[in-house]
Order: sequence, then structure tokens, then C-alpha cells
Amino acid sequence: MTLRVTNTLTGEKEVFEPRDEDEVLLYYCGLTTSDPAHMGHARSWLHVDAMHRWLEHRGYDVRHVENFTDVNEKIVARVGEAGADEAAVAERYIAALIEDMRSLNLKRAAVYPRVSEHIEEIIAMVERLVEAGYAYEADGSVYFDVTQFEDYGALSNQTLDELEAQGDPAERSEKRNPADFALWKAGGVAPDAIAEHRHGEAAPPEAAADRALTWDSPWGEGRPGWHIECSAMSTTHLDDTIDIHVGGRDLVFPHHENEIAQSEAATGRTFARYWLHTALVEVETDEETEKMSSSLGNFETVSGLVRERGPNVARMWALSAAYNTEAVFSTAALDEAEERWERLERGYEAAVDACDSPAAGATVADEPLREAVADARADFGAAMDDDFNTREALTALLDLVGAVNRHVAEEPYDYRGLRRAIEALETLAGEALGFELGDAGGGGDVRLAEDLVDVVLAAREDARDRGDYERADRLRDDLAALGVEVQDTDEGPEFRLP
RNA sequence: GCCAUGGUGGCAGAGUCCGGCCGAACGCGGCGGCCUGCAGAGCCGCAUAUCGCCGGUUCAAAUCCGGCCCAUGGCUCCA
Repeated sequence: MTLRVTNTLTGEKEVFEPRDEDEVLLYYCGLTTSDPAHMGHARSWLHVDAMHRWLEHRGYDVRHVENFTDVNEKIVARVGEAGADEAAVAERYIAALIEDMRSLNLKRAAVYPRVSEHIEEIIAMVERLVEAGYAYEADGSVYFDVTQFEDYGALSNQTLDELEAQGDPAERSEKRNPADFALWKAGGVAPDAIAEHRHGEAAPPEAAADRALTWDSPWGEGRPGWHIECSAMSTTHLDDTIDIHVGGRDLVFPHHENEIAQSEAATGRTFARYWLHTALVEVETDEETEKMSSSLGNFETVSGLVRERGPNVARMWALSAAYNTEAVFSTAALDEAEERWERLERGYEAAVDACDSPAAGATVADEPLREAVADARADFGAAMDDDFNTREALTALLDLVGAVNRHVAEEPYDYRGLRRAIEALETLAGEALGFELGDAGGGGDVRLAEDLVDVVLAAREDARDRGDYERADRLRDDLAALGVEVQDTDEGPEFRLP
């Protein structure tokens, strides 16, 4: 009945109580637009999507904001290779990211704000921090003074002493404390900052640096610091206090820690009530496992995977483990996800087919089936309410699939029970988890393909009737090579398009 | 070094917050059977788990407490 979520701030599962009983403000720390999205990003996206969907299913109006960080050294490093200047490079990657999100069937956020469009708000927030004594200017840059913020380190569970010990005293001598972080950075981008992110064909650092964006500010020409953007955009598009802030676990420190410090120092309010962190994706190399990351170059892109396996397999892979446990990306893991997805999809189709068949008797009531539907709904809800446990939720759905398959094995059919099963799968698997079930609503191309397969299968039936199994099997193999799966049943051959 | 997370069957992965229904779910893979021209799908059944190690609390522990070992992530590029 009550939704509970693991809050990084406390490290505990807490009852979720939004500020407003029917609205949830959710901010997702989006991507830096300097690389294509990989499956690590996709897994995070997919889990946030499941959260978004479940919150809506529970009746909340979800105001979801996801930013694009389009001002960053890594983007500048792409100048010449992916665009003529920082803005052009960012634009190109943003278009690709949006395409990826669409292909994954993600619920749209209300807005996708960009750093470059919020410089005013960022400067205003920095000014407020300086005025309030939380930040200081040094050489045209502005730094946040961590000693002024009492709770600094609360999210990552570190004390200021520990953090100071970690800082590199050699760098940034104008900082008062090694743990202080930049809110505003003087000047443009230094070529050496670009050099380390340079890719093959990128422009030489000096040339790229010239094409970096800079803005006027009370402290002179410069660029926003890394963390301030999210604070500015979250408060601008949502509110000073939001309900849920989600992001990858790799952002806990320093990014989220700093967001809290600067936001709360600026507004005097709690920045986010619940901090949820998605675990990272790992890749197995010859020697060890390491996280999938753009900078390590060990990634599989979203577009590539969607092309090869489809969005539902990607989703099944992502949701087959809880959002806060790490996942391994491998061919074997994808194969398993594909099998799981197909079992779910086939179960749904079996229910639909049975319901449409003459064997769906009007008076039969199959108690086990009806009970299974009720159990599935209850178990699914309990699982999602328990910290968005998508794995358990999927278990409930696959249990229902088993019940459907058992019921469908023998006629007559309980059409009302089947209807309930279909509705449960559509609302739970479809709406709440975002799978695209029975998306047969294809256009003319799909219908033509179906008609063509029917023609081939008719020829195959002829061959089978003649006992020419060699030819029949060859036709089936040829269809299989095209991704068309053929199955012989009592009612004749059935097929599924790829 | 500091912080965090995790160690459950061949694989993957729930359960650990709130001890007993867990001799441990769902799925993948393996084996056998039903069905079938064959295959696939589906159904039924079987085999693999002293739940990282040691100790403690308890009538009862995968679940609580203490210690240890190991793995991964973070420690100012990162979802």
C-alpha cells in the first residue's frame, strides 16, 4: 500500500511521502552531450522510466525534468570531429540522445533543459551564494566554500577532514580549501583540459578551445562550474525543494554532494527529499570487470543494441535486476533477457489468441487462472512499492504467463478470465513497465510482410501434405534466416515477424 | 588509505530493512516425459545451494550482532 524507496541520504528504505499528495517532482541528472548513449545510460533511463510509470500508475502527476549538460570540456574536445563549435557538437549529440530515448519507448520528461540556456539563472544563483557568504571570488572564478556549509559530506557520508585529506593541494592554489569546488570558472577552456579528452580526429586543443562557449558575468568572461547547472535547472523548472532526485551512483560524490551544498545554501531549503542512485553497468574484460563508461571506450551503444535486439529486450535486460544493484552487460545476459521477453510476449499473445478463438466458452470459469490474475496484480504492486523492485514485479508477470499457458493448453477457455489476464498484462507489463506488447499495429509494410509469409507458408503446407519435408524444412529455414519464426500448431502454421 | 555497495544453485537473480510460510521465487541453461513428420513453442517432472568465512544471540537466522576475507564503485570527465 505504501511506496518505500532507498534514500542515499540516510542509507535506508523510507516511506515515500511527496510534498504534495498528488504530485511528484522528479529530477533526473541527465547526460553530458559529448558521446552517444551506451547501455549503462540506457539501464538508468529504463529504471527511471519504470519509476516514472509506477508513480503515475499510483495516481501521481509526475513532473519529470531531465537535463542535457551541453557545456563541458569533453564536448569542446569534439570540436572539428562532430561540429564546428561547442554548441554544434552538443546539438548533434542531443539529437542522437533524443532519438535513443524514443527508440527505448521512454516516457517523455516535461522538459529537457540545457545548461547553455540557463546561464542567467546560474549566475543569479552564484551571486546569491557570494552575497550570503557561501562563495568567494578568486581571479575571476567563484568557488563554493565548503567550510560554510554545515552538512557538507552528508550524502557521501564523509567528513570535511576526510575530504580535505584527499584533495590535491598542488592544484588550484586560489582555492581556500582543497575541497572547495568551482561555481564559475574564469575565461574559456584551457587547451590542456581538452587534450585529455581528445578523440582521433578532433581539432587540436588550441583551435578547439577557441570554439568553446563563454559568457559575460559579474566576474568577467567565463563558464559555469560542473555542478551548479543542475541546481539552477532543478529549482527553475521544478521548485526549491523537489521530491526525487535520481542519478547514477557515480555521481554521488562530488556532483550530488555539491548540488546539495550550493542549492541549500542558496535557497535555505531542503534540495531533494529522496536521493535515488542507479547502480552502474559492468563489462567483463579478459582480466577483470570494470564499469561501462564512455571514457573507457568499453561500451555498447543504445542505438546499436536496439537495432540488433529491439527495445523490449533492452528493457527486459535492464529491469531484470533491481535499479540499485549493478548489472553485467554480456551476450549471455542479453540472450537470457531475450528469452524472458519472448516468454512474456508469447504468453500475452497466447491469451489474446485463446480469447479470440471459438473455444472461449461463455460459461466457463477457471479459478486457477482468475486467482493467478489477482495474485499477479497484488504481487506486482507489492514489488514495485518495495523500492521499485522490477525483478520481483517481472516475476509476478511471468507467474501469470505460466497460468495463462496452462489454461490455454486445454479447451474450453474462460474468456472472462483471459480478458482479465490480458488487461493485467497490458496495464502492468505495458503501461507500468513500458514493454510494447502486441504492437502488431504495424503499417502497410507489416501487412504486406504478413501476406507474403502466408504465401510462403501455403507453399510449405503443400509440400508437407505431399510428404516433401525436405522442401518444407527448407522454406522454414529460409524464413528463419529472415527472422520469421514458424510454429506448427493444431490449427495450422503460425509465425512471428522479427 | 577513506567512503559506499555487494558476496545466494551451472548461469543470472529475488528474498536480508520487519528472524519462522526459505530444505530458498521467477527465468536461462541441462536432463527426462507429453505433444510433433521433424523442429519450435507450450505443459509436466528431475538434477545441482551446508545462502563468502568464523564466532555469537535465539525455541528458530540467508535474514539480527561481532570479527575476518574477497569483489566492485566513488574519492573532483562520468548514468
